[in-house]
Amino acid sequence: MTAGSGRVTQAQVARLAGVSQAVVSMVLNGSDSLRITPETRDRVQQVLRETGYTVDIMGRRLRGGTNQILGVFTYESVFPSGVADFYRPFLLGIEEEAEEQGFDLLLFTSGGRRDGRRRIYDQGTNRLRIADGSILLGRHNDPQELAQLVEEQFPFVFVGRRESPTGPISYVGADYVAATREVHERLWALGHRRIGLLSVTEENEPTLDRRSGYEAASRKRRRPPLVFLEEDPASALRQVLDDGVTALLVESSAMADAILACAHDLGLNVPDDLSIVVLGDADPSQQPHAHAVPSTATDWSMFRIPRRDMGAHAVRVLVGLLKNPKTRQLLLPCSFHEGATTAKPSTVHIH
Amino acid sequence: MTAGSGRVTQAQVARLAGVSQAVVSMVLNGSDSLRITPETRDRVQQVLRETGYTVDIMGRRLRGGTNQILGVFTYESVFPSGVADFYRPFLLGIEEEAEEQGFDLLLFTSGGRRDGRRRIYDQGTNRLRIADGSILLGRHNDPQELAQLVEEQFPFVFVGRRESPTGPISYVGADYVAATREVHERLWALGHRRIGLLSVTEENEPTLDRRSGYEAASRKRRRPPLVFLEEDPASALRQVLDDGVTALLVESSAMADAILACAHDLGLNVPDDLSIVVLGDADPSQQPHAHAVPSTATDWSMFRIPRRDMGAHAVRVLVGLLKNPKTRQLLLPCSFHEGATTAKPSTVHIH
DNA sequence: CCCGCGTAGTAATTCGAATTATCAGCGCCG
DNA sequence: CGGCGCTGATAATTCGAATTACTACGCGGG
Repeated sequence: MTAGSGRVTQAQVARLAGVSQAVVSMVLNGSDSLRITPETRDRVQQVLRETGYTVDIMGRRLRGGTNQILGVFTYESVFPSGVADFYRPFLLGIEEEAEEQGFDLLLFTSGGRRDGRRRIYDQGTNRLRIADGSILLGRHNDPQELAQLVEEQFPFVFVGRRESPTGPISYVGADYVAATREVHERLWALGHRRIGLLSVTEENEPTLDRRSGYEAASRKRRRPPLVFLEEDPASALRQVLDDGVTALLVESSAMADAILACAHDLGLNVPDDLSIVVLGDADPSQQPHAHAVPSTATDWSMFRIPRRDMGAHAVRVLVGLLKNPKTRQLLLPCSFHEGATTAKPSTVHIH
Repeated sequence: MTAGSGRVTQAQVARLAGVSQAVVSMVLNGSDSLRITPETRDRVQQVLRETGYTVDIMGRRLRGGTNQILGVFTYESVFPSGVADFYRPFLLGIEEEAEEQGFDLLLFTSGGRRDGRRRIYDQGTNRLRIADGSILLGRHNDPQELAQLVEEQFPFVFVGRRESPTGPISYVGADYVAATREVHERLWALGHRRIGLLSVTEENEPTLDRRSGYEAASRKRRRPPLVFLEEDPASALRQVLDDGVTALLVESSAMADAILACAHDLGLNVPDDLSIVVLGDADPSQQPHAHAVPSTATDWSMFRIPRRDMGAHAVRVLVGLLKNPKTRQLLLPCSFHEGATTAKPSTVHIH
């Protein structure tokens, strides 16, 4: 059968069958099958079976010009040891869709990190280029690296909205603007008239989007926006209450937890005295129909980020990009979860 | 810079730099660096940077070269949607060590599944060959695919002990034999003299190893082995008790839970009336210094499978294999966790 | 009788990178 | 002044599969 060297090639099969390599290739691919005598075809197939020939994917893809590999670049470890597994829900969708589309996934784990972060450009070369295209994940982003990527015209898709001054880039994000607007609408429908936003000073895209959605909703209802940027929860809560706010949108669940604790200290009841909505997910690792919320934790009213869908769509956009290199932006809707921290405003509230 | 048509080749770089393709290759590999004028080298490197050239892994591997890429093949999804995330702890170690060793990871997600399982040889192609070598994970295993891999002399390492009739294969496993023996020893030291093993009828490697460890320990103490294969927990518990067993080793935590429930129904106390040890981990996704065990769950006495270490060592063994193609088998020790389900045997026990 | 055409293949080329063989130019020695 | 050896680069080959160009053969019609 196979020689000691380990692998059977089409040429070896051809020699054994007394034909040329081209014939073996034709038999395998069925192309031009009319041109091959049934006897010849049977003889070749016989040898193919005997030798246990398998296609060497390298030769095939070398000719094809594509390697059917999508890169996945994350600024941190993909499989972190920390409790919260930030990337998993995204990767779930990415893997699923990559399988669907017939691509393998290359995780860039080589190449030294500098200052604890991975880099796209290691020693001046873009390692992502090994793959046909790449998906970028991660809260960090390096504008300079992004700019260079754009300039190189390498096909890539960001998971999460990203803007680059250099030019438009492709991304698949969550529609924070619409989601925040919807939250505002719901609170308004419940009867709230003073709805505040407790934001953060960082100016990344998600924060800007949430603020923009909030402001749009406020404008629509002809109410002045009530944006708070206080970092200390106790002081933030005081400002909020002093302002007569009855419903508060909070950026992070950590901040929401802190606010809730302060409210309890003041003898306030949530949601009766103050409704609170978290603008995002409580726990990134719980996705998406998470029912197994620990009973001790607060059942926050919030919207859910469709991480799995974002991953899947990112793959689809990237594959589309390979055929037609035209940048594409996609925002997916967030679903609202009605938790236990929203209610009608208390009518006896004094301000 | 780069043409719209995709990737830059050495030939294109060579043309731009006014040299031959061979020179570009030499500059890249640093081989025969003495033969190239510093000026020429600088000029080529300049063009390399400008064009953003990266090697085509297909071309390189076709020629027999290596790419610093390790494959990771799993029979199921790497990022499963199910609750228990079986692969994660392994992958955590794999990623960590791959990063340490400077390798990228290629997840084989392309190629359709058949009967819900992935295949190494899809449509007569071995996709693993894209990588320099590969790590195989998963409870399933297809002896025929394994045999073919061995015959191809492709470097691979299995996570978990695997035997193949074709010849020795490399693996990194957990030492179930020693771990089970140690459990027996501990129970013996506590005073137990009738120690039983509740096993399963499947005959995969881990099960065989546990049984073998149990039998070795029994032989050492000159006690007849008490192996039970009953699947129904109630009936199993009855048999065990009828046999005067005071300490029971159980294969799976699911079975252990069922046994515990039955014992409670019979008014028995665990561990006072019966000590129970689980031969493995309760929850695959909790690793390894898991302290966050839900308070409602039983604190089983058990041994922990060093999944993260197994992943890391698999990478190390594989990298070793690339340099020196000699199969290697490695078993890592399990650590024992003294839970609340073991105690001295009750002296008033009647049999 | 010979050209044309269809048949059943084979030879040659392509893909990208690495390696080996080769070659041109120069200085030096006999 | 011719040949030898060294240097620095180029031409050619290799890997495996797919595809295109080509060829040997037989047969029929003009």
